[in-house]
Amino acid sequence: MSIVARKEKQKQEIRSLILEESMKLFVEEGFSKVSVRKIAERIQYSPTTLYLYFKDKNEILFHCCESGFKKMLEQNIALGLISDPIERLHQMGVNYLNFGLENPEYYDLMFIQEAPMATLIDMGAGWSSGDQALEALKMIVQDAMDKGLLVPAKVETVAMAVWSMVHGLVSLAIRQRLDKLVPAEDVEKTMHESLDWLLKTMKKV
Amino acid sequence: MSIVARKEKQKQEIRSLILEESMKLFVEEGFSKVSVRKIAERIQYSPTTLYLYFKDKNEILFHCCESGFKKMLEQNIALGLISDPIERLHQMGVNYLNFGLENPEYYDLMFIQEAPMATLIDMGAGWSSGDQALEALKMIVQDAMDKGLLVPAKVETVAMAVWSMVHGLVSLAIRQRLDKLVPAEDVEKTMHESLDWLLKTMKKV
DNA sequence: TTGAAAACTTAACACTGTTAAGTATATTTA
DNA sequence: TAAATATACTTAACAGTGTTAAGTTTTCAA
Repeated sequence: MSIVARKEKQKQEIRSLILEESMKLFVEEGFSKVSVRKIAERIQYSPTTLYLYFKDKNEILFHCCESGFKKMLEQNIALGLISDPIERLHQMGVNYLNFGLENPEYYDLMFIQEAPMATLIDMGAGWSSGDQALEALKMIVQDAMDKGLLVPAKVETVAMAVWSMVHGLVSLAIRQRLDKLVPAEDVEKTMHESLDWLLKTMKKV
Repeated sequence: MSIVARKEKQKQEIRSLILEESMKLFVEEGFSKVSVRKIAERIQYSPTTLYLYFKDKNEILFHCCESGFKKMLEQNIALGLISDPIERLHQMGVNYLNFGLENPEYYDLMFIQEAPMATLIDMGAGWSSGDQALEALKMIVQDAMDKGLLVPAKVETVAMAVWSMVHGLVSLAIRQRLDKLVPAEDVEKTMHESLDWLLKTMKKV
């Protein structure tokens, strides 16, 4: 039994190797310039070997995406320490902006690219880590409302609004659309100002 | 002179033909599934002929993008009739959401895809129609502040926040991320609720 | 030691964007 | 009007893509 377990472990190691090197390449060369052959060369296997471990390229993307969520989650650990819900929501937003700006390739996979989500859908699988983050968001909003810090409204509506704004900020920034609104060097600063503005505005007076 | 003019006109007609059929294909089959060869087949020319009219595929995308802005602009013509700035901003948002949901392939090119913007940048060209729309947005926000309908803040900050939210809503919806927050059949409704919420919230009491 | 199962590779298919070279078709010049 | 030139377009090819079927090597159990 231990022998079959060892083999299974070896298989998992190769799987991880593929994912690690794939993600490194995505970050280094940009998502669209990475081919199956390039990944294969990196790990010193034939290109077709990847297909023994993953159904297709999209499935590789999908799993890289999952590791992106782990990365993001780590950033949010310290969040629990903040007791004021509005303050917590604010910091969550700041983390979101920072994550997106510091890891544009991860962000691309997680929230912009079509492929990983398509895989997820026809795998019938869940968006485990993504769902988790959204639940956290909803809970904070709910908490803030319960404590009378926000004007009462449907939780989903407010959560969607907040998420959409931070996603909008990051994705427009990544795709260089925000330089059309303010000079490139002011983009990051103004993004944070916009987030500040939202939270100040939504806070019940 | 008229003969050289006629030839010029013919050239422009072929250019337009390429753009029209390209966009039709993008809408029909989805942006990523359209190849230069497919476009060429549609217009009954050899694939290489397209390269006599456009530098590369990205330039075709870029010009399709421009026609998307025209389409969007048309939707906003009636906006001038609304005198209340907040109401006008609201309707502008509604138009934005509708445009995105009704023309996802156009939206993709205009605001999500990397390629058209990259072309624009290394052409040194401007984002003419895009800039125009952003100017309109800034002016409305400025107007609302001047009339005391909004809490004073930097115009760019508020404009960025508003644009980011509507873009976030549309792009998350197009990429099927919003079904993770509410059931698919409620997405469109909740998007509008989020927009309503933002405008109600930002309106000075 | 043999036979089967697992892990991996080679070769190929049908695509992709793009370019260099060649061919008709018009237009201009002698 | 005939030859030379410029314009418009095509053929063939390159180097790349994701992916699959078939073949090979390695590993392990009987």
